[in-house]
Amino acid sequence: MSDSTPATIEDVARIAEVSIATVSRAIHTPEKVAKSTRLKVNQAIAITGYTTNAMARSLRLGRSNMILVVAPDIGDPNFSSILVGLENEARSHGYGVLIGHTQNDAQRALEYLKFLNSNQAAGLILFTGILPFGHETMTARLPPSVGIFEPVFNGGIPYVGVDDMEGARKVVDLLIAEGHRKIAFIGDSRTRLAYMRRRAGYDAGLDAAGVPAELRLVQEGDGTLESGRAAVERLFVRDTLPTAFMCVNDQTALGVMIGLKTRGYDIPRDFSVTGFDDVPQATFMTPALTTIRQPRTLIGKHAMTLLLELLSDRRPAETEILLRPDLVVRNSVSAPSPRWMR
Amino acid sequence: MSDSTPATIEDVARIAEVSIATVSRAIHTPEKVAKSTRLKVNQAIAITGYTTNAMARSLRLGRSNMILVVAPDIGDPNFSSILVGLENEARSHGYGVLIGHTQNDAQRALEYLKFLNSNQAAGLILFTGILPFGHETMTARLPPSVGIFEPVFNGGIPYVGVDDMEGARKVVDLLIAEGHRKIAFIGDSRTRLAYMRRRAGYDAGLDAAGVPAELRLVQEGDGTLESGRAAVERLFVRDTLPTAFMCVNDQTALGVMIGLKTRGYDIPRDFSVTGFDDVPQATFMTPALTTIRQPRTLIGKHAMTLLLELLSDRRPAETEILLRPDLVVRNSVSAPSPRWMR
DNA sequence: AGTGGTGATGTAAAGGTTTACATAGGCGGT
DNA sequence: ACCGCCTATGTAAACCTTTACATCACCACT
Repeated sequence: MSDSTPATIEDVARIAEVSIATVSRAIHTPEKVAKSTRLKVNQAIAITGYTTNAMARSLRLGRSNMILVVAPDIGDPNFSSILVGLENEARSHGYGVLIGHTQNDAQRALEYLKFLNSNQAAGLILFTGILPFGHETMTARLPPSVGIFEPVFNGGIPYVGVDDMEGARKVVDLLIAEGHRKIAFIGDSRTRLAYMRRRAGYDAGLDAAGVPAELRLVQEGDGTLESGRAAVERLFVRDTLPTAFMCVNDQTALGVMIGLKTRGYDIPRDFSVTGFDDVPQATFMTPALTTIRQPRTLIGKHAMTLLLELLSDRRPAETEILLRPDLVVRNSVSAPSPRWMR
Repeated sequence: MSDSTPATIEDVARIAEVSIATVSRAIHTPEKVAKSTRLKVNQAIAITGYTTNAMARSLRLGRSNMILVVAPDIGDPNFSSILVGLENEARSHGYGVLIGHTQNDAQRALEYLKFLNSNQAAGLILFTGILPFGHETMTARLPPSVGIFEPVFNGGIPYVGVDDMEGARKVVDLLIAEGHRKIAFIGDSRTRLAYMRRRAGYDAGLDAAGVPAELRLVQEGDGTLESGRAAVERLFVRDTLPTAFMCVNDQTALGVMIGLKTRGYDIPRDFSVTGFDDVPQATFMTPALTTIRQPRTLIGKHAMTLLLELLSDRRPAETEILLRPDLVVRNSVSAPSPRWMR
């Protein structure tokens, strides 16, 4: 009973008085075995506490029941809620989730590639276009994969993200509704997909509201707190102040808020500020930041679902799944201050 | 070359014109094979791009190269930095990290147990005494395990944590040095080990400073923001105000700060507040919270090191490893307000 | 020259599973 | 009574490694 080594299929077969093949069938294709036999097998399994040896199974089947999740930085607080979605979905389909992070280090990425080659993972989840792998050469050797947030290898791999443009649009519409017209957009790098899309939402919203191009102020940076702060400085120097700062992400928004506060302004009385992403800290900023929530757990869930479908090639992979982001209204937006009205 | 199926050891053997046994030896015990042969084998490996099939290896060896990490909630922002430490250490020893979370759900815990039984994981990392597994019965079947933060199964399993008492002591000493005497301790549940230890540090610090028992105010709660707020209310009702609030964790501290602010007080002018843990949000609070930093990545690293030692039973396991926590001084502490001086 | 030892390599079994193929029994149709 | 078919089960190969044991060649020593 409390044997030291775990029970094998053979133990079960002996007790149920059938062959191991029948046991295997009773487990995986129960409809192919007689009801009475099935019963005996199930009893034997209960007695022995048998669990299929995953190693042997994977070896035989030629594929494992593990999904490798590779992110540049698993320490990123945004990562864990996505992981929750990934893990739940995987687990409920009998898959386990392996995690790895590259820290943008090619050496480490290579190690993971080796990992994949050694059959340890049936599928791959990739964060944000990373993987300095040798491009096309490698693509061929990659198992079924799904990207998160951004397409990987120029669309060679399907991905799950968020409709950035729609999110940005929601922010602009809110600001316009509050009465703002002169709205600055504080971005990060022009090369990032998220930047382009959010910027597109910004432009579309202003177009719809009939705001002329000369009232649009766009600043670029690198997405850090510091770059938000610097953007504020630049705008003050040029002395062409907007009444609202729409930022490409929450970090930048925090930088903008700090920049404005050190100049003695109050938010949202003097200026409105918005972010994007809804990082956990957004609630704790003063004032609490109005921003766009990324449905992170849901993104994880969808990405895993897509990957599992790919694995059982039940369908031609969609190349893009965009989820609807939500506006989270907190306290960093109000009507423009009369002080700036001409 | 760009074969569809990955190369096996047999392919390598054929090309190197040796037997598969020699190939295996050349890889794992190079000193047992002649230099010239080793060379041939290495070339063949390079040609084929061979990687050992981890499934087959694990099956043969009877143990996998995976470590299962089970936490109640992997969405917890504190989790990810520990994970970084765990993963780095594991990876550098050829192990992969599997993650799972129970959400305090017995059903899910059971699934993970099954997982372990099916030989998929060589070792186990457990967070905070969880696992509603059936106690002793299960302990026997558990692979080598290490706990994080708290002992598991009443010490049956070694663990890595932080010296809470020392951390608490650092906080008290700071407050005393600033001139505080009447310091409240806002705790969570009396049953938690962390509570007891931090409380012990509080008492030891006050003892050392010669602060009499009647100046010590202790409130209990459940560690949430709300309970911190409630504690403030209770102290105001009793009208026995301290000049400083030493909180058992950062969440509670935030609640205390909010409670004090809604009553119109300024921190740290009117009251000093301290936390414990240094959650990512601590920097963003207003004022930024003075707290104790948990060396999270280091905890992960140590836990994994310990587990790997257990796995290769190189040494009798220490049952407890306590790391030194650091005081992080920010802006929530100052000298006590003259206003409260009698 | 014979013995024993050493070092390098090969042979083959074992690890636990899945599944193609073989076997066997039962049943309905002629 | 025979044939063919279907269902239920068993046999054995294959998945890829690692490693105990066997083999063999060579060398040193007596």
